[in-house]
Amino acid sequence: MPKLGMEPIRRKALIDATIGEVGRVGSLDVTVGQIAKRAGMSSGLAHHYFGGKDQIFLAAMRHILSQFGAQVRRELAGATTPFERLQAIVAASFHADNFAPEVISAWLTFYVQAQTSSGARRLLRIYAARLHSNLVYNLRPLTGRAEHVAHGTAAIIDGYYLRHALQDNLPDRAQSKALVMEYLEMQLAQKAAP
Amino acid sequence: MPKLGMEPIRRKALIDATIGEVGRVGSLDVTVGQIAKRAGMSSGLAHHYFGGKDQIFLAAMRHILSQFGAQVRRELAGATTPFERLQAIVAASFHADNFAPEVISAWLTFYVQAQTSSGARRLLRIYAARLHSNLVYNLRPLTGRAEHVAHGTAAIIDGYYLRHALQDNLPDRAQSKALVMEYLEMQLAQKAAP
Amino acid sequence: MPKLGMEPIRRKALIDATIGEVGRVGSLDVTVGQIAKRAGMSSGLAHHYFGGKDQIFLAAMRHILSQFGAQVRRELAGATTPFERLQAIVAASFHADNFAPEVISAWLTFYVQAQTSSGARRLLRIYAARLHSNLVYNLRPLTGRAEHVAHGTAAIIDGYYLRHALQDNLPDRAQSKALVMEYLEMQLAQKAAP
Amino acid sequence: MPKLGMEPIRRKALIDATIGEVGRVGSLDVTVGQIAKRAGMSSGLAHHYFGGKDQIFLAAMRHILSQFGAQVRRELAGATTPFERLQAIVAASFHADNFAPEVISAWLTFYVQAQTSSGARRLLRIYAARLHSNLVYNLRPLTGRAEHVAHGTAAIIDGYYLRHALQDNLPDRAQSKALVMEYLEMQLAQKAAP
DNA sequence: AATGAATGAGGATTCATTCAT
DNA sequence: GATGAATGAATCCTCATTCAT
Repeated sequence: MPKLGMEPIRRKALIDATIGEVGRVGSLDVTVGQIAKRAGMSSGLAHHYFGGKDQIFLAAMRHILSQFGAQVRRELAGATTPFERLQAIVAASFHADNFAPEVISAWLTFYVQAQTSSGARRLLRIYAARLHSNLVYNLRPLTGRAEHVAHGTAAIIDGYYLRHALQDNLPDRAQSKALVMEYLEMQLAQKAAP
Repeated sequence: MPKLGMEPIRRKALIDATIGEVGRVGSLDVTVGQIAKRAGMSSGLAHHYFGGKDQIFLAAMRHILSQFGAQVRRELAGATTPFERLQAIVAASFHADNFAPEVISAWLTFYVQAQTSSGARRLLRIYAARLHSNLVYNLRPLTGRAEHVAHGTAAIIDGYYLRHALQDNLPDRAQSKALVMEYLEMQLAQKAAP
Repeated sequence: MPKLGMEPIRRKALIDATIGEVGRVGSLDVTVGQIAKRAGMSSGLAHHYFGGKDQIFLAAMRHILSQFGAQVRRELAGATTPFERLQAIVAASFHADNFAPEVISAWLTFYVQAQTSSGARRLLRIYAARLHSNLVYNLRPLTGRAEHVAHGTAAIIDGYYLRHALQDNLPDRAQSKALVMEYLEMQLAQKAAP
Repeated sequence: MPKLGMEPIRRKALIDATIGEVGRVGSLDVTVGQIAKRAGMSSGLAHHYFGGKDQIFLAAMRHILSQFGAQVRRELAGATTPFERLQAIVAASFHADNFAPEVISAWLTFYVQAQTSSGARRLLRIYAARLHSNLVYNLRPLTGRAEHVAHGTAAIIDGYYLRHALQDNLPDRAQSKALVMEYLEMQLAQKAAP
């Protein structure tokens, strides 16, 4: 039952299925067959649209990162002051969507993949660079150590995210966000110091 | 030419080889054959000693974690005050041994494996719990929010570690350590605050 | 935008594309998709016109053989004596068109296919029979051993052709032709002998 | 049932099976599975010993060519004069072993493969060069046109071989050999001529 | 007439694991 | 204790062919 203009629909379905399967099994040990099946098509078609397993994974990663980017933009929409914008960035990082188990799994496995695949590494770099410049831009009016604080903030965000991915009895999402904000506020309070 | 008492030597060789290979390729996509070859023996022997691939990986992970534990103990040896002990714990986390590329790779991949393998998850929990209780024990004399600060410290340590694993132009090891200490000091300075 | 009367045009395009692709890759490992693409149409249409891959190949082979037949007829046109006609036949065999790299490749692969496909074998037989009878017909006035000499001539033609297909530093086309003619002349000189 | 020192036995079995299968189906469209099955082992083992399909084919080709070389040496053993040695070379080319249907098939398919695979091409070159120098060496005492006659002889040998591979009602092996010798003799008779 | 969506069988290759020696 | 021979399942990928539109 071939239809016309299926390409975007199929690609979307495959990306969703990839994230779903990676999340389900918790690793990249997912076969193209499994993904295609979950997406409701044959494995051949998956190859037809993406060319290969790696590219399917990359597309899924790209999707996750662009989702995150959209999240950030949405949160930023309502913010006006630099500090509100920093809050918005942190809020986006701890938005519920990023903590769906399959999304956590996907992030984590993509982190690992980044060590091997140059494509994955590139994507991750872009994400990191964007986050960094976003933070620096909004920290600059508030502190003379914008770069320094941005690094720390990014690290603590990643750290909490990682712990959420791996541990159980942890502060919840809201608390983690509060802990990051606490860090930010401590750093900004330093401003007045020496 | 089978020898007697080879078991510990063989096991050690296999564990080292596992870490080496995992680090080299940057993922768990390492075959028993590769590991055995690097360890200078046949793949059959690797199975003989460990029973299977998963157990080889677990043994390697256990080794890394115990290395880290030893590191912490060594650093703690010279410390007397609680704050010195906190410093020692952080110092151990950023010790050069943990930043050998293959060790970083191994940690990261084991993190991911923890999502799949209950054995790996258990090990990671033990490490996290030990770090946590170490931190809490030494924070308690210094702050009323020991649990809180311990969580934050652990997160920021992990966060920096992760960033070292994935990015290039980053503050170096010493700087990262300083950034964690800065966090600790800020938190302890809060103590006096309301 | 389907057009009327496209059939012959499409078929021609597919046949040319087949010869082109077979020549390019140097084997029958050519996909219908590649052929169709080179012919500027979808793979579905290729099937529509020919029914299947084998038939596309057969059509291409038939084309090559008929090209060769036309070549022979053209050369024969100007010839009047039996010997001139023999010369014409040899000349056709070594005509530049047959030595285009893709044509050589195609011939060779079709030879191989003849072992498997009865259709291909049939075509090859027809070609061989026609060449043979052409030679015999013109040898008869010149020698009592027409059959014998025809076999030898055909063999030496094929032999040179094969060597052109596979080797590099060889006598060129013109020289090869001369060598065949030399053979013919030696044979005809024998006529007078005992 | 693993045994020791199986390697040469397995390799031999695989080479024989390869020639057998290629001969049976008349093309290189033979799967590693088929070959391995005919050789009485799993497909995995075939890869273990040869590394890949291409190398299996190359090994088979190398075997055929070395068989042919041995044939030539055997025939040459009893020959003393240059002419006898020429006879021996031709005899080897038309030896029954080379005309086993699967050997013919294998030769032909390897000819085609030579267009694609550099390894195959190299082997074929070596064979051709050796035949050529053998012929030239023995022609030199008998004619001033040794190179010339060697080329013609090689071509006519190949031509007859090719025709045997593809046609049915043909002079038989012995007759083909006689036809080649006839060519040689005619050429050598020229010697005296102008 | 023409497209390209879709399938699914088939094939090369890899690898953990077992086991005779 | 040690080897490496052997298996076979699993996986990615390709492609001829079909068919709705």
